[in-house]
Amino acid sequence: MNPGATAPAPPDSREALLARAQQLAGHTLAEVARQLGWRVPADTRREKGWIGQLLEAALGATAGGAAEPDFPHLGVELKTLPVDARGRPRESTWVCTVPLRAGSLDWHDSWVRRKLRCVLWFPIESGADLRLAERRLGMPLLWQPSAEEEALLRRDWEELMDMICRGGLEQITARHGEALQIRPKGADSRALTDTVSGDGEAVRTLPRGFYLRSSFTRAIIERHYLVPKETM
DNA sequence: AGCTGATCATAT
DNA sequence: ATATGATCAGCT
Repeated sequence: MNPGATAPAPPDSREALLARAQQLAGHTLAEVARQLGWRVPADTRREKGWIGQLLEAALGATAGGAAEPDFPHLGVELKTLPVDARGRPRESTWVCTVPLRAGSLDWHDSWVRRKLRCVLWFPIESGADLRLAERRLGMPLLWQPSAEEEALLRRDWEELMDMICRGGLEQITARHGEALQIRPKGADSRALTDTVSGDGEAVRTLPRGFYLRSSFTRAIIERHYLVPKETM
């Protein structure tokens, strides 16, 4: 991509990955981009995935496109987490596509569970008032769901998938689900995909995705980085 | 102000 | 069209 760029090799352990990520904490996006020989866009309006891709490159993730974790040999998924000045997530987090055509109803087979088995959360200052180049990386966190967290995710997933299997897809809105929600995920509202209606006919519908609510990711962050009561 | 539904880029 | 990476923008 750039002649002078230095793209690191993949880390050989989760510990090495976390250590490398921790070295990036506190740095601005401009600093990270310059090390890689990347230029920083003016904003993310038309390059929404730029920050995630920058960090993938900086951490030595397997480059683009594959339907597997960012670090396949480590089983680790990288997720950037836009946070406000208080360190609270500003957005929900994309997990994976909702299977609308087939698929097991067993949580243990689900893409959601597989995707979230081990996540490297990387908080980053965000907000329209912050120039992209000057945004700073926060302290990364290598997370695996606790029994309670997994039970919550499983409950939402089973409820939502049950509605879909009973032909209730069109009744599902982003208001369903305590931690995990379903929202449209496509190029735009005209993009369609195949599914099966409640009557069993083949029909077209919006592609959907699973997202983690920001309340859920906020709880993860706050559980691991305790902050003084008066700021909460 | 937070949330839901819509949208943007790139690679395969 | 589907996968990857997410954020935008209007409504409540």
